[in-house]
Amino acid sequence: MKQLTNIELAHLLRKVAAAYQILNENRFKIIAYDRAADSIEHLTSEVKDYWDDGKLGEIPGVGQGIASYLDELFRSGKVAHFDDLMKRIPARVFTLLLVPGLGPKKAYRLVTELKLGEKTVIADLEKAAKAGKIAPMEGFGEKSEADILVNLDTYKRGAIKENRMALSTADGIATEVMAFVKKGGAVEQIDRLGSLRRQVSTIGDIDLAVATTKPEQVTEHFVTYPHQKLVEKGPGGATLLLHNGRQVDMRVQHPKKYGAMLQYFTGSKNHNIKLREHGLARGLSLNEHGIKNVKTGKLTPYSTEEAFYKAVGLPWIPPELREDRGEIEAALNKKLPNLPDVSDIKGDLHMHTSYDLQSSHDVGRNVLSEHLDRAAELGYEYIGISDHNPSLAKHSATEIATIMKKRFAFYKSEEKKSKSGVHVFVMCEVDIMPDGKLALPKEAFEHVDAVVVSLHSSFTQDKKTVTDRILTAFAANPKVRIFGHPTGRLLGSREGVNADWPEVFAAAKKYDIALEINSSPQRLDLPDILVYDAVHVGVRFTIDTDSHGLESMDLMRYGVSVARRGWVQKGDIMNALGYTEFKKWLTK
DNA sequence: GCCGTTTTCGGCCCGACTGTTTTCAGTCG
Repeated sequence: MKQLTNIELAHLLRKVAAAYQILNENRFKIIAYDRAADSIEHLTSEVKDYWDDGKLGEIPGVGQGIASYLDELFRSGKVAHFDDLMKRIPARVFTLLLVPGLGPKKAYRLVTELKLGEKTVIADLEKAAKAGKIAPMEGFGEKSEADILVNLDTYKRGAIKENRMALSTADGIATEVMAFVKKGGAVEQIDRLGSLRRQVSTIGDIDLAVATTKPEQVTEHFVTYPHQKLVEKGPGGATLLLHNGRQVDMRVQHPKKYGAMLQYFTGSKNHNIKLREHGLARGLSLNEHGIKNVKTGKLTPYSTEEAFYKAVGLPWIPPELREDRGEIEAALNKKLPNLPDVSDIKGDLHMHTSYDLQSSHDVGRNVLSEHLDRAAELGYEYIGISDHNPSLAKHSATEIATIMKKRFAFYKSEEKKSKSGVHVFVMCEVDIMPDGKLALPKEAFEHVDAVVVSLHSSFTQDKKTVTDRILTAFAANPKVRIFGHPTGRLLGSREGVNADWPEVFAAAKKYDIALEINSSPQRLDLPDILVYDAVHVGVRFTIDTDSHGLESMDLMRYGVSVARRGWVQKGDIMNALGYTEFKKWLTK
């Protein structure tokens, strides 16, 4: 049997939830299946691995019932109960669920009452809407019929496919819009909301919040920001579709109630659910306007998030942690991590200069002295230059050693000449070849202080092969100190490798190799959820920019955001160490 | 169906919006 991925399992459980909804099952049962699906989708290990270890019950939201169905699935390839269920719901109902505005109940009624065809369900629905057959149906109407046509169009354009932008892109747009909004006056405070405030690696819409006593004035000014379409405007704010196709939603709120709104719209959904459960257990009902005492019905507004969290007996929780990964429990036990700040970073170990190392990969655009001056401006004590290794195809091992020796001498003399006061580590980013061997001959290692090893090819190897490959590389040479952009993912264009991460983390710990958190907005690799797993088994990190030009040196903050989302503390970050301590670690 | 600092039974997040309603159901975030 083809092994089911977590995404496929989540999809299956969501289908079960939808089927139950159509069949008017207990709504909490439906929620339970949806929650289990959500939980499985966000796991960093395969559900199959939990099953192998007999630990299905450890997955949050998976209890005895769902665990026994999953067990049946892994044993026999199917679940009799689910199959029975699916027999009662035509498959085309699930297709319609992809149309915005259609949930299980409406989809089911449309399919059955209009007798929509299995293969032609979308076309049939469109035909029915155009023929005016939907409006007379009970619970539907003229508006519903028109909406369905609009939403079908959205569906067909594929607009509901994930179309998320890089965090840095969203950040840039937000900064610009926020400056514009401030110029309009009456802004007491302005903040990012949602995934942007939580610094998620990819962002859908840009959400902003403004505290003001003059909401109309702020909104009227906001809607004069250059746009292609005013999507919505009301007393609570407005939404604009910008010329770049991105949507910006701005909400306005009175300063007295601002804290509750900021908390509510920062999310995440799962964090808020957990927080509201926590509040309810204390007789407090939380919403976007404030906190209601369940007994008295009295609603108290909060001007700040700090006061809002305090009211439910918790310290303020940094937005990056609000993903329901144990942050509420940690807050209760006063065990919240002390998150790092970009100012804690004392050096950048992964940069490429324009020095021609005769590599098959790309070189940088600036010379070392420029990097050193910029590093001094950023307050760094040291940098590491990790140019790509010379091409193996074009040179013999001896030639490569010579090339590397010459470079080492050049960089060292440049370091001496520089007035920046910043120290240089002469490093190298070495390819991990498909068999795990390093693409730098042994004799060349004499001419580097340390190396970063990275995957740049064969990203689709199977789990065992790629895991062995990484472990082989770790053991190849004691100068291997950093594992660069570990998964190799490129956001929106390439999946990372499918390694056995717990095994990789154990090996990193064993060899004291730091995992890189690559700050490049297209990478943000190691991904935050894997950082979270790694940090909890004691792995340490470097946060680097992988700069190929000076301007990228400013992107360090995005790597720090990933670290914060992964619960990393300053002590877990090697390049938060001062020069002497760091050198001791790097060159030991 | 899940789960435990009120609970192994009896709860389960909250509100906005929409359309069709005359008190609510479905969908969404």
